[in-house]
Amino acid sequence: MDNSISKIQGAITRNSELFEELAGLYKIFGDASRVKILCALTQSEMCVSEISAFLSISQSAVSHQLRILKTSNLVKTRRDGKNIIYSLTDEHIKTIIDCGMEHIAE
Amino acid sequence: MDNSISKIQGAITRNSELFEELAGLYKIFGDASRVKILCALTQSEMCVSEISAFLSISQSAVSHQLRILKTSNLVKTRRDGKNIIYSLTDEHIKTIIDCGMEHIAE
DNA sequence: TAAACATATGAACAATTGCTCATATAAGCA
DNA sequence: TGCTTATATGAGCAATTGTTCATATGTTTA
Repeated sequence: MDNSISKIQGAITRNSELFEELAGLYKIFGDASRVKILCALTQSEMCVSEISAFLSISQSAVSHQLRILKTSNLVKTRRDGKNIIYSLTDEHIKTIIDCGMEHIAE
Repeated sequence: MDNSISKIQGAITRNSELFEELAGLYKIFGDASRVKILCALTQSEMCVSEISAFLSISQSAVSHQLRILKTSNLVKTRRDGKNIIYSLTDEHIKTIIDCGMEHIAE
């Protein structure tokens, strides 16, 4: 194993946490319900019941997934009367989805 | 729900398979061992025992993960004597990793 | 304030996952 | 040909996951 590879190994070994974090991020995108929710939110902010109707996923399931997305800081909320409006925190999320879409489209 | 949103809903509903596929792709990146392997392979092709030593993951675990990566068409193989050399099928894979890295780095 | 609506959450459960261990397959070499 | 090295694979198992069901919390409105 040559010197440049040793360096990479060092980087990977030392940054094991980084890879856990990276894997953790992708794990979130690795569920069809969640990725649908995220994709829907790239188009427009929505409240829970809208998302639920929109994607034909039960309200409870949507709520559970939204909690995961919020904990991971991929979505943010604001209240509007009875409704909680969800939106993406970040333009980056759309980029990640597009990135995967491009791979699939090949 | 306005007309443009209806269109998106149509797209999401009709392309449910597409989202399954997209989620399926991200699921593969959603494991630290696999993403480490992929990241290592962005730098250089490697045989199984190299990957195993490199990442301190057992030979068996590496083999199992490589099978998943190969089935998903993210890596390809060639034989070199006793060794099977693994490499990425596609430049895209690096892009996807980078994309996630950028998000984390924020 | 009571009823209705919107959302969140805990428990339970089936399904999936990623590992280890043991072993099979396959190539190189003495 | 037998021994060693390299890789693959099946069984088994503990851990994680995503859903449903029931219910709690919080907001609006009659």
